Amino acid sequence: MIEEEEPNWFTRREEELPSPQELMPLSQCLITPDLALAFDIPTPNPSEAPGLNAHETAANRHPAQALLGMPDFESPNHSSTAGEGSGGDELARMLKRPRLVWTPQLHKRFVDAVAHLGIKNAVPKTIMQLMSVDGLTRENVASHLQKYRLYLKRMQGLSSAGPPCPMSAADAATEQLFASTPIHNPFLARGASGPGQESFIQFMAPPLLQHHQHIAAAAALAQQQFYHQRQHFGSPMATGGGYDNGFQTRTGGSGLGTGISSPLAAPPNSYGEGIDSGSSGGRRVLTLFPSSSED
DNA sequence: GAAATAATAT
DNA sequence: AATATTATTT
Repeated sequence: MIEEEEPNWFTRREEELPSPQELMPLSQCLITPDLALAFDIPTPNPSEAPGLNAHETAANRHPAQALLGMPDFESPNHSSTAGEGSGGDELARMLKRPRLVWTPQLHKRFVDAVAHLGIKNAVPKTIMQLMSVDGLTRENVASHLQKYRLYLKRMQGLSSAGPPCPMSAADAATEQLFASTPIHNPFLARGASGPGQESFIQFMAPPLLQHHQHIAAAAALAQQQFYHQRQHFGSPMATGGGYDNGFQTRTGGSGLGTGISSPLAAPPNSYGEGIDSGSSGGRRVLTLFPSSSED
């Protein structure tokens, strides 16, 4: 009886991966309403069944890129006098993909992926593939992974360290996201190889599992009282009735995707566009708040 | 050359 | 502080 069977890793992956239900409802709308409207591309209208199949082919990875071929916009001569300063900026911002906001749910997917992949295979590209979040780039994951690793390191160092808990503001903030993350049984993924993959996360597992979201919730509440927290964790469906979807699993369809098609309900406002400071610092951020995600 | 990681910039 | 972007390494 060998429990160490080593089938194709993806076969095993499917077993260990979060249940289909977890994966299915995930959807991510990467295209902001402004962007869509600005370029007159079919936007996921709330009242209209989302033609997800329609634009998820070309314009999902990088909306702006698809639009670059648009012959319609050019010669941005808005204000002849020193207009390039302002007008160009606006367009420039649109061409730039908005900053990705790592919501707890998105982060959970990230952690799940890392956990299932194991340290060895937990590299940006692989993680990204496993997460299967449409629009998520390797750079996005790499950046997040970097921070995540730093977080883990800090945890390890502080675990053994005797002194009190000189937690800096930075740590406190990152913990909001990382420590509160619904980590289950983090790192026991096996790579394709034998030994040499253990250790590392094993250390941080116990302490993290203990904390969980209790403190996180409490802390979040506490902070809300004192500061106005910008991250809207709350459920967006508090008032109306309908609930939004979560993310959208990438439909690469090149075989690896196993054909997970989840043309679920429409994404009315699965994105949140946050404009900061109104005029000067109009930063478009992509905020995805899933709803039907387990916690 | 692509991808990963480290370093730096916004 | 949180991500992005660039630089360096693999």
